Amino acid sequence: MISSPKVLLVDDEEDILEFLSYNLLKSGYIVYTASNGIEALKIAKKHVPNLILLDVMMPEMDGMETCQKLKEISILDDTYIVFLTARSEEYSELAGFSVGADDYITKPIKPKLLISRIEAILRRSGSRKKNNEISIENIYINKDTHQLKLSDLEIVLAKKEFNLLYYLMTIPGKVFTREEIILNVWDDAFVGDRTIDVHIRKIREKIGDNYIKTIKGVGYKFNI
Amino acid sequence: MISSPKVLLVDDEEDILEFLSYNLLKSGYIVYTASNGIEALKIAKKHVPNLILLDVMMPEMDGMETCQKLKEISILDDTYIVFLTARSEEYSELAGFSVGADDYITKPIKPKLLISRIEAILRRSGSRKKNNEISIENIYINKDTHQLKLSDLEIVLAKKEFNLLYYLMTIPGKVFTREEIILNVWDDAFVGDRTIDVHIRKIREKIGDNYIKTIKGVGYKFNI
DNA sequence: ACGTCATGTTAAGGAATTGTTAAGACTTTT
DNA sequence: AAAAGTCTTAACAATTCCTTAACATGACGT
Repeated sequence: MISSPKVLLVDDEEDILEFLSYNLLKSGYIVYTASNGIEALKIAKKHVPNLILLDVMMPEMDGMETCQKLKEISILDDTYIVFLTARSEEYSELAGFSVGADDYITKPIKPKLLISRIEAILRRSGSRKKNNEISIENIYINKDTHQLKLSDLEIVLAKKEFNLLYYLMTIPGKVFTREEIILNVWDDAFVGDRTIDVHIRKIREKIGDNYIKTIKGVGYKFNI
Repeated sequence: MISSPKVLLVDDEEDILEFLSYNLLKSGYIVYTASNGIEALKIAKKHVPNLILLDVMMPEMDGMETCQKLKEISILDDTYIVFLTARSEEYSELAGFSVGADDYITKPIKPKLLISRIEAILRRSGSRKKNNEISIENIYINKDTHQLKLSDLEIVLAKKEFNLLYYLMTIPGKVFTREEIILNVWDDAFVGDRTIDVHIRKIREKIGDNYIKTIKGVGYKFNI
């Protein structure tokens, strides 16, 4: 079954947020709004929208910077990011930065056009294969079913343990700093470094010491 | 959204262009070719390839000059530039100019090796974000995975050792003074000169004496 | 060949990082 | 409400790493 697509609007102008919210809600979307980049990151991490409409021009953290940070959050791999630009001339600059937006919509925005555009994008994304499972060698992890298997042995991890292991496995071999881990596995909270170590230890206790490697002074990585 | 990677080949020898084109096309890449630097710049600006394979020896504007100009084009920030050099001895000249190539491949080119090398680079750069990896001859270093490999042998370096070696390898052949090294490898601390020597020695102990050369009275360089 | 100066080498103490354990607060299940 | 499980932290242990001093070696100029 298909639930209503979730859309996150990010713009510093209240008028535009209201205007777009109204039109999107009318079309049956679930709408979240944020008026700056930091807020956007929080909401995106919490609700994992299908689409993020991102204004380029914003105070403090602008659209491009926000986009880059969004791209680093692995749970948003299947989220489309669309830029709202004030004028078509800005295309060139924008594109130049190649921050990884999936589409661009220019202001002034015509409601009908916007909706049809969004529908097109979401249709596309619907056909995109979601990949919430990773298997490397004899280890298999699936975020949808919350399963972890070593060969045929099923292993039960607590939620944080699971999310941490899954995160490390999203880029096997890459060293993740504790900072990165906290940012991506913990939604908001600030936890001490030792907390991560303890979780790592618990995972190792359950799956063995061979999978997660410590790089002293840097962080942890999933071993390949 | 994930389209075939684009590769720009730059070489004045028609044979090589054809040979490489054929192999890359077969592997599913979009291939552009240029037979000189000026042409290369035009095509690069227009198509923004993911990878540029650049012959060092070319009439008029050579590979290094072309590379420098390419580096100045901001839309190509995420484009990998790989040098094709006729012989390994030419490394030294090349490096001296510190033009900032991302990789080097030496002729004579073994077809399979080249293709797999290219594929590896493109696969890794697929996320748009440039990888922090350098490979020269049989030595491969990767800052993301914190890996160092000699041929297929993985070698473990401590953090400072790793960062120091990586730094020297960023511009192969260039002599780095101790001052430069301290400034770039040590974030803040003031350490004595002998400290660097000790780290160098430890690296040499692990990878052999042939890679790092001492230039007395000046500093150290990554040997090529 | 000799002295000088820069670098190589070694070992050791201290610094820094991570591992480990247990306990308490908090949540969820029964 | 009790029980079981989870998360976080503090405290300490274990380990690795960094830096330094002291001395050895080697290169270079005269």
